[in-house]
Amino acid sequence: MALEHAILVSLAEQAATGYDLARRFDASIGYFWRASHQQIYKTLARMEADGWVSATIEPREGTADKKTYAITDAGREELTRFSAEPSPREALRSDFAVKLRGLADVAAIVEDTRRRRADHVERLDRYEASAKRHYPDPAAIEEHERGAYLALRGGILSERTGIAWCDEILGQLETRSER
Amino acid sequence: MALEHAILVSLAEQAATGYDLARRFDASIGYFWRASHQQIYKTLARMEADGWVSATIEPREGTADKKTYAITDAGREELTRFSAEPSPREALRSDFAVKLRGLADVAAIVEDTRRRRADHVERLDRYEASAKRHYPDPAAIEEHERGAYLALRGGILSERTGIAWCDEILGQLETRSER
DNA sequence: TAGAACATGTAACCAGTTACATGATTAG
DNA sequence: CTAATCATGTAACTGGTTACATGTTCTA
Repeated sequence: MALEHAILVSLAEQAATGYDLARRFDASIGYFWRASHQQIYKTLARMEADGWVSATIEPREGTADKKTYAITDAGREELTRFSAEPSPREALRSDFAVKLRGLADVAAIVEDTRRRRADHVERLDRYEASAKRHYPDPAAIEEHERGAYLALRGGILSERTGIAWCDEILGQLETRSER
Repeated sequence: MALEHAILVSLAEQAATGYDLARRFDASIGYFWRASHQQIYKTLARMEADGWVSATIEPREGTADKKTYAITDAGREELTRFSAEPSPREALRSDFAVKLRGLADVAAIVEDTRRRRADHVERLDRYEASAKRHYPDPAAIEEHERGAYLALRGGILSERTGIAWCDEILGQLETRSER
């Protein structure tokens, strides 16, 4: 379970509210870990109880207090411990591959594949734009950015592969479904 | 939730016991959907209640009856319905990418990356061996095998990408951690 | 003044994991 | 005789999703 650790990584870079974190999980960190605000709030509460983060409370009238979370020393220790531990192989679960394997409705799969392809292209564009903006010269990457850069590279490689797979599928199925 | 559908795809090919399914989920179908036997038994019970599968019971003395499941017409209908529905984009969750992004312990990540690379290589070998055995001539693939072939191709492409990513990570981190 | 952005949560539910538990049959 | 394989389950827990719920502040 890495949501806690993803939050720690994020807070290690910069303290934040649950709301801020939810937005970060819609962008950079969210490239490789998705999380809803509900889950983030729940997890932050647990992490605070565990002493991994501490909240600075800004009281507000008429509505819930604003809480800005920062990583604690215990949180930093936990992050180090997590880093040293071998990471489990991702469980692969793909509705699409199941569907493809069944191949019950070629026309529907072709349509689905086109949509997926467009989605991969859109993500690839975002990742490449991000890479260009943040790391215009890959040879000049500073040590503190290297992790983020390599993670982004993983995203780029995987979106490209997604596109290639879709193209292969479409190449084999398209003509069949349209004639 | 595609476990039910993965089971339907599998049963559409061949009737099976829960145990058989668990083994299939360790092999072919398991290339893109993992499931434990506990979960398979639980799901089969629900699917039987829903009328998607029917069980032929072989009573056994002293231990639980053996149940062989077959897909029903309702199950086949459900599979068609599922096939026509757009598939949700896979939620990406990677402990490894979170760790990489944090980059708290370079030596540990290098070690982890080497392990992941070896794992990718092993899987790629299995997939390629399977492709060679089942589809020696890609030009001569029959329509009923095309889905399985394309799913396997997805596995091959993604393992290759995994290896390439690991190589890129190792290329950038290895020298740093060893000197 | 309306809608977007900021901000925080609860409750019910569901899928999946881990641990536990049993027993028969077959091959070496 | 022993280990692997065949075969089926229950129970407790955890992580994540969906639906619901509220209120403020800023900007066009």
